[in-house]
Amino acid sequence: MTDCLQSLADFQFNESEEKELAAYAKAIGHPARVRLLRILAGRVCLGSDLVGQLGLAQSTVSEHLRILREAGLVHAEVKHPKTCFSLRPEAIQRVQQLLADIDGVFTRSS
Amino acid sequence: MTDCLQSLADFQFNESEEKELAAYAKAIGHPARVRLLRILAGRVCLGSDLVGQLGLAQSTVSEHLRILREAGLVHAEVKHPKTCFSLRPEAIQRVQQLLADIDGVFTRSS
DNA sequence: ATCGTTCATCGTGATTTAACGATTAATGTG
DNA sequence: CACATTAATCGTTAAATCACGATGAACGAT
Repeated sequence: MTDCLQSLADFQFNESEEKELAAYAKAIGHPARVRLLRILAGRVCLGSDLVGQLGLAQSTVSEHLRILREAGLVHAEVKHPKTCFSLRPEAIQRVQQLLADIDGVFTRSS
Repeated sequence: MTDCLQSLADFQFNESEEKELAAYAKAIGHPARVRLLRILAGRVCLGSDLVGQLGLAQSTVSEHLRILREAGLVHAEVKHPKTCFSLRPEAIQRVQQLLADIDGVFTRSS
């Protein structure tokens, strides 16, 4: 039938993992949020000094942080009126693992 | 000033890398596109058998493939009237590297 | 030359996202 | 108590995304 196609019948898709990776990637998929992650990788905790580093309105940065938090990539510890943000490295590592499942075939054979 | 904040003055941001990772992640950030990547990880080449695997309209799948192609995650070789799609593992590896730059601090010290 | 297959593209709605200013809630300080 | 600070939330607008059907282009085969 198809000339360059290997057997497709045996493909097992894992819907929950697909959604998981997609959700992580979607949260990472904005330059401002990548910058937030990179800042938080070096420093353990932050207030809204983050606002100054992004050149965006406070409400916008807060929204980006909310997205990262809801995705599980960032942790927030509230100490009114301040909030300390930190990276959740387990989450990044989980993303790396999910990506490794994709290209594992290639990395192993090269 | 801030109680849980390490020095932020020395943070060096790399805008082009931030955009690069964000663009990759944005492309990956949809369950249908994750599934496409996972299918293409095992099989080298495909026609629109992919349509059957996703339960979406042909035009929708074509659109998802375009996004993956433009992000550099997938390669398409046209053999009229068919097109063979394949994963570009270098791209996935590049994403993994960019992620490693983020949590590298943690993985090294744990 | 006509038809069938395969895939990209177009046009269109519905939904989501991004960004902002303004407001509000919650605290510590004068 | 009044006030300043911090960060979340609200309301709004503009833009992007997702999905679809319909159409179009490019070929091979009849």
